[in-house]
Order: sequence, then C-alpha cells, then structure tokens
Amino acid sequence: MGHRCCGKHKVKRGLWSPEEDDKLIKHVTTHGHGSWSSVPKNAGLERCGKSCRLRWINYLRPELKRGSFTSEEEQIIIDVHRILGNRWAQIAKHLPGRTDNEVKNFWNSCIKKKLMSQGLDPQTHNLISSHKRSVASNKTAGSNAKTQSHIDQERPVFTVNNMSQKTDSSTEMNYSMSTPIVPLLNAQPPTVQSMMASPTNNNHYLVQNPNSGWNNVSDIPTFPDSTLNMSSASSSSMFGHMDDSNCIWAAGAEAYVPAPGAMEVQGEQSKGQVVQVHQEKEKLLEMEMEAMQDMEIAASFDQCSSFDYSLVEYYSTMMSGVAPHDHVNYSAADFTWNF
DNA sequence: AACAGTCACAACCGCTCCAAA
DNA sequence: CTTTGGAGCGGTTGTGACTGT
Repeated sequence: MGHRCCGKHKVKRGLWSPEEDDKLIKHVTTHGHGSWSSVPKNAGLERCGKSCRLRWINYLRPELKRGSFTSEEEQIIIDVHRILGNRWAQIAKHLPGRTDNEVKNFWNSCIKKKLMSQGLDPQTHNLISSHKRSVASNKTAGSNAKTQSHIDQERPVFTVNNMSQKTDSSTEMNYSMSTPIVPLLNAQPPTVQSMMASPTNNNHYLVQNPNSGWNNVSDIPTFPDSTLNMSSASSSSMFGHMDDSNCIWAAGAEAYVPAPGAMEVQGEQSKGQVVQVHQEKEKLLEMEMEAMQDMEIAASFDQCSSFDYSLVEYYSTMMSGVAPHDHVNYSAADFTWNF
C-alpha cells in the first residue's frame, strides 16, 4: 500500500517498539518536532512523519492521562457530543490529558452501546422508536453494524432562515448531513455566547448536533407548546432554535414514542416547555451566569426538565470553572464552534 | 487445551484545510 | 491566482487480550 506522505521511503508499520518510542521521545523533547516529515530522519526512525506525529500525540506526550475514563469524563463526552457530534478533537479539548483517538475509541466501544441500551440514538441523542430500536439492538447484537439508514430517517430537521429575506421558501436552505450550522449571513458559526447574547440581525440560529441531518425544509414540524416534546438534557438531541424577533429557544423536539428501556427518561420527556429569552440578551446572560454559579452539573442534567437552557447553562457553568471537574479551567472563549 | 468470538485500543488511511511558494 | 506540502481530523482496520464453549 505505502504512505502517500512518504511513499518513496521504506517505513516500518504496526506497533511501536519501546526502542522506537525512546528515540521519538528523546528527539521531540530535545529538539521539538518541528516539521513532522523530518522527524523520522532526524530521530533515526523508519517510520513516516505522520506515524510519528500520531504516536507522539496519542501516546507519548507527557501530559497524557492514561487509564480508564471516569464517569465524570464520560458524562462530559456525552454532553459535548450531543452538541458537537463526532468532532472528537473538539470533544477531547474538554478533557485534559485525553486524546481525540482515546475519546473516539471510548465512545465507540462503551458509550455508544450504553446509550443504545437506554434507547437513545448515539448519533442524534434522540430516543429511538421501539421499532427502530429493535432493529438497532439486533444490529448491535450482531456487532459491527455500520449502516445508519435507520438513524438517518429520524434525523431532526434543521433550517436557517434569514428573516430579512424571508419572503418565500427559496431563502430557506436545505442542508445535507454534515453541513455545518452557519447562520445564513454570517461567515462564522455563532458561539454559544453570541447566540445567547446578541444576534445582530434577524437570522434564525439553530444549534444542533451536526450528526443530526436535516432533510427538506418542508418537513420541518411546527411545535405548538402543548406538543413540543422537550427532552431532559440527558436524553435530548441538541435541537435549538433562536429567533431574534421572538427569542424563542426551543430544543429537543421529537415525536415521542415510549419504549421499554427508555423509561428512565420518559418522565422528563413529557415536560415540554419553551423558554422566552428576553430581547435584552446581554443582561439576561449576565443574570443567568449568576444563577448558574450554584448549579451542580449533575443536577442540571439529572433534574432539569427542559433542555432549552440546561445545555447552555451546563456549558456556561463548565466554562466558568464552576464545574466539579475543577482540574479544568474553562474560559468562555473556550467553547466555540470551530469548524 | 484449543478454538472462536468479542472487546478495547493502537495505528493507519484518506480526506480537508491552510499557509507558503 | 494556482500549486504544493504539512498538519489535523474522523473513519476504519488491525491486533492482542480476554472470555466462553
């Protein structure tokens, strides 16, 4: 096969020996890695630069934390994944000492199955209907199920509107799966803070787990309050909608299908609510930040009956350093949509 | 004891992004 | 502007340990 990055060189592949590790550690600690492509030569390794980089980043860096994930870390992964989807590198940034590879492996080997056993779609964090769940569980039982078609079918719809242009559906955009969420008029996706604080135009901002695809705009359901099904933070998808004109932040909308195995979240599912965000958003944000000071993360996730704020609160809490995992000092700027 | 199946994790592959030439 | 190469990322595969039969 050969590596594209070093096809002409003879490179060793497979597991790294302790000797190779030593060489790489000595070289990087004394000289820095510089250009990774030159590392193998300078370090006396018959590896490609890419392999050296990966070995260093995922295994040899001194700041890496080894060992199994704590339940706290697991919860962080689940919660951040709900927002960011499979952005393992971004998720890993919230877990000091953990690598994207580690997070990804942990997700695929443990969390995914755990969520599915709870009747949750690990990609969207939505409840899987009983039928779909049985299909999913069958596939899980068969191991290595790779098709996502049953999941794709229930991906919530997502749209971005520009209110100033909104005269017909042509100004609404359809997004395919993996399309980043970007306000129509903004080059950069909004940060959570910016979304909470002060959208400066009439864009509709929607935040969602990027793994959740969006189909045709015509499929977008409307959610009368009585039918809006708000999930608890621990069971909902990230499906938020902020409208500058009426400032509604809604989330977790999904047709709810009670199913065995999901009873632990059923009660929460029925407590739908929509929270009004005042126009003076900056003021509100300050107030919320203050209110968050006393909020325990566990409480925010286990007890909050509405998703709408809980996730934002959670992140704000996390970023403000109030989180119980106090080895992490987040600043507000740490959490942005880095596409 | 031998074998097959499963699991977790390390490593690789292919792609995209981005800066420099 | 285009090209090129390095870096980074997510998906996938390979491998060794473990477990059940």
